[in-house]
Formats: sequence, structure tokens, C-alpha cells
Amino acid sequence: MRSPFMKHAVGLQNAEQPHIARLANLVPLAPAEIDALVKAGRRAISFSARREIVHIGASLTGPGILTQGWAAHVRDFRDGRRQILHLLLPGDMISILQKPGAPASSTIIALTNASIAPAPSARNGESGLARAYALSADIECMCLQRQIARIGRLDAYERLADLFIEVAERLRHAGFAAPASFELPLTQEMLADSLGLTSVHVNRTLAQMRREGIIGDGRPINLTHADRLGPLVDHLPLIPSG
Amino acid sequence: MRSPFMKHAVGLQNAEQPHIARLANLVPLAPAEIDALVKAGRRAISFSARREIVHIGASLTGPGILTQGWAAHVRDFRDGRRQILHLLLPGDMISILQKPGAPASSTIIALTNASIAPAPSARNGESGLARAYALSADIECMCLQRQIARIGRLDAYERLADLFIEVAERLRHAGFAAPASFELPLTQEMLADSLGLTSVHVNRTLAQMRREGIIGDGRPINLTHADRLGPLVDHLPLIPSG
DNA sequence: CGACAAGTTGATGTTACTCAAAAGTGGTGG
DNA sequence: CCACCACTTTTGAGTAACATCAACTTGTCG
Repeated sequence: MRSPFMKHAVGLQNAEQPHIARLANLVPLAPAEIDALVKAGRRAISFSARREIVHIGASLTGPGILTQGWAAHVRDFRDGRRQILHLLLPGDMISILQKPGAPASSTIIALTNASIAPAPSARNGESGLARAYALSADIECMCLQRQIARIGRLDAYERLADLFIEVAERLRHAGFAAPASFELPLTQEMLADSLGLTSVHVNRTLAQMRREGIIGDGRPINLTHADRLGPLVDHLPLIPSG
Repeated sequence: MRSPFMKHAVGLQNAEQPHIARLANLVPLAPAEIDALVKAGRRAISFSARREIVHIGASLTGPGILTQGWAAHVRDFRDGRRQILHLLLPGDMISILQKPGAPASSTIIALTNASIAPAPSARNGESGLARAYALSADIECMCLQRQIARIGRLDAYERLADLFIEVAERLRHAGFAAPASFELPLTQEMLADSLGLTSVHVNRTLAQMRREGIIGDGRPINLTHADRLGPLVDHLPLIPSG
């Protein structure tokens, strides 16, 4: 059996092939499309943690799919400051907002060991894949906007909470059963670079969440009660239409 | 003469029809395309300052063009906090990152009196208009990323400086001759909402710039020496390819 | 003139940063 | 197995940047 994916009422769940689960959860895909995704997954390239995947300004060959691991769009300043612009989770599309051939608008690095596959081309604009890619682009755009609101107007505690809520929702869409509990394979410094804080301050804020029972002891960071975060932050769902 | 636009070595300059200047500066347009833009301009709808143009979640009819005035994507929190996600300058495209029919990813408001025209459709994917729209989308995406880095890692002075540099560059692309000097029709509160600061702090920081001769006295805010800002901030050009 | 929005200024409070050091963690080679 | 190293986390003390609160000024428009 080539495509061991089953459609449930709640959607696909398969942490082995998060990209397939994520896209198929966005739009029903034809068997041939799922097959194309399976084949693409076999052509994935591996990157070790911290390695640069795309350098800003490099000519983009075309969209990709993050089949394993975490990555991030990042902006490095000459004086050493760094800001993570956008987190890429397992199953996410890469360079979906830009046209092939365009210069990359930002550097992309692997945050953990990661694998990237070329995205199967979607000839027909009305195909399931094409619509799934378009929705992926919409979602990435919303994440960027949410990131701006998060950094611009939330305090440290709220920033962490809002990020956790977003990650929980995105992981759920990628087929990771993560109702209220999941692990975050990011260092506190990566969190700080994403949230516009210092790692010291992230550490203290996480300690407070640990005291409150929202995250567990030990590493990696373990969200045990992400469900308690909802009321704390005025957040918007990532996908309004469900 | 229907289309009084002339192509110079430096590009089109026409503050009356900034959208035509901006798009034609991005990509050479055919006379028929310029004509379509002229015609679209006549069908523009006016919005008075502070009025809502698009409400978050509303179904988008299709891309638009801001033919006059300034606007902004904005996120309002229930408790009154507000964050401007993205500034829209005269000549900018609206809703170019999203597909028609999709729910608007954020509210859009007019910051000054403004006019919005429907964007002429670009049938052929290789037409000048289609390429200009694609480039507009790329630029908007880069602005969002830059906004994240700005708010996340720059201090108040740097945030203002970086925003001024970006606005200067974007105004120049829209055909406003603005080498080092231009006016900013935004209140200090709007600036604060864009930069993740309070209006009081923006006021004090602007006062410092005024003492340093970077901005002039009087209102609206008058950038007299935007050229002095370059060395102060580690910024990236908006359009790498020139 | 009066009302309202925007800008200015001062005093005070708080969040988050900086600097510094110690302790925990995981991997490597002897 | 242990010593060693690099990386990460943790904690404390002092500081700087920015927020908050409040009053006052300026400009604009009916």
C-alpha cells in the first residue's frame, strides 16, 4: 500500500508525512496528487540544525515543502542582532509567497535537523494542489501579520502564549494530534529571536509559566496545558473558514 | 493627450497618478495597459480619513489600487491596543497577497482621505501588468518582513529612522521625487501604532530628530534630511534587483 | 468663542535589557 | 568511565528604555 493515509472526520493525522497531512487537511486531494507528494517526499534533501537553507537574495528555484523538522525565516543584522521573521513547522510550504526565479526575500535556516522536498508543480489552477498551495500562502501571510501584532503590542508573557497558541494550531493542521499538549524543539534563544526578547527574559517568563503549570519540567519545552492559554490572549484563528 | 506620462531615465514621475507611475516603474507597461490604469483611476471610490475600507474577514472582491492618500492594514485588540501591520502609500496595491473571494486577513483603514480603484485584471500571466502585480506582492511581503525585524530588534530611534527610509524609497518608486526630503501625513499616534510604541515616546524621539536637523519644524512631519538616516540603520533595500 | 484633536512636557513606574557567574546537559575522545 | 568542551539554562543585581499618568499648549474648524 503506497499511500497509507486515511481521512477521518477530524482530518488526516500522520506525523510521518506531515506535509501530506497538512495539505490534505486544507483541501481534499486526488489520489494522484497524494502520490505526487509521496514521491516528492522521497526526493527530500536533509539539512542539519543551524545550517542555512536559503541565503537572502539567492535566486529561488521554486517552492519547497518542509517534510521534517523546523526551520525559520531570519533577518541577521551586522551587529549580531537577529530576528526570526517566521517559523516553519513540519509540513509547511517554503517560498510559497514568492515567484520562482525571484531573489529570496530573507534567509532561511534549519532550527532542527530538517528535510526539504521540492513541491510538486500544480499545473491546473483549479486542482486540489493549486488550491492547497494558495491557502498555504494565505496562511503564511496571516502568520506574518500576527507576528507583527504579537511583537508590536503584546508583553513578554502574552507573546509566548500567543506563539504557543499559533504553533498548537499549526501542528494540529499538520496532523500532529496536539489538542492541548505538545513539545517545542526550540531553544530559549530561538524563542527570544522570534519574539523580539532576550533569552534571559524568555527564561524568566517560561519559569513563571512552569510555576503556573502551563508547561512541564524538563527539556525540550513541553506544553502540558496549552488549552489554558486561550483566555489569556486576544488571538485570531489562523484559518477563519475552519 | 490621454496619457500624459513620460518615461525618463530615472523612471516615471507623476504625483497625480502615483499608481501608474509606480507600476510602470516596476515593469515597462504597454500603452493599452497604461490606458486601463487611467480608466480604472476614474472609477476610484473615495474614503475619508479614519474610515474603514475593508473589515477583517470580509470577502475580498479582488485587488485594488490606492490611487490617492494613505491607508493601513491594522489589527485592533479588544482592550483598545492597536497595531498597524502595514502602511499603504499612494499608488500601492491592495489585497494583492490574497486571492479574490478569500476572507480579508486584516482590517484596512484610511489614514488620510483616500481613493481606491479596482485593479485592471491581468489576463495574460506574462503581461506587464501581471508582472507588476507579482512584483507588488513581493514588495508587500518584504515590507511585512522588514516590519517584523524593525519592531522586534530596533530601538525607538532606529524604528523611526528605518520606517522613514522605507517610506522614502517607496515614495520614490511611486514617482514622488523624494531624494532626501518629503512630508509624512501621519499623526504621531499612527506612527506609534505602526512602530509598537506609545505616541508620547514617538513625540520625544521626533523631538530629538528635530534637534538633530533630520526633520523640520511644523506639521505635518517634514523629513528634511532623510539622507542622513542611512548610516544609522542597518537596512536592506526593498527591491534587490534595482 | 468653544470644542476637539493633536502635540508637548514633566514626573513617576515598570518592563525588559545588560552584565556576570554558576549550574546543568550532551557529546567526544582518552 | 571520566575529563573535557561547547552549548544551554538558570539566577542575581543593577540599569536603561519605554510606558503611564496627567496637565498644559497649540492648532483647526464650526
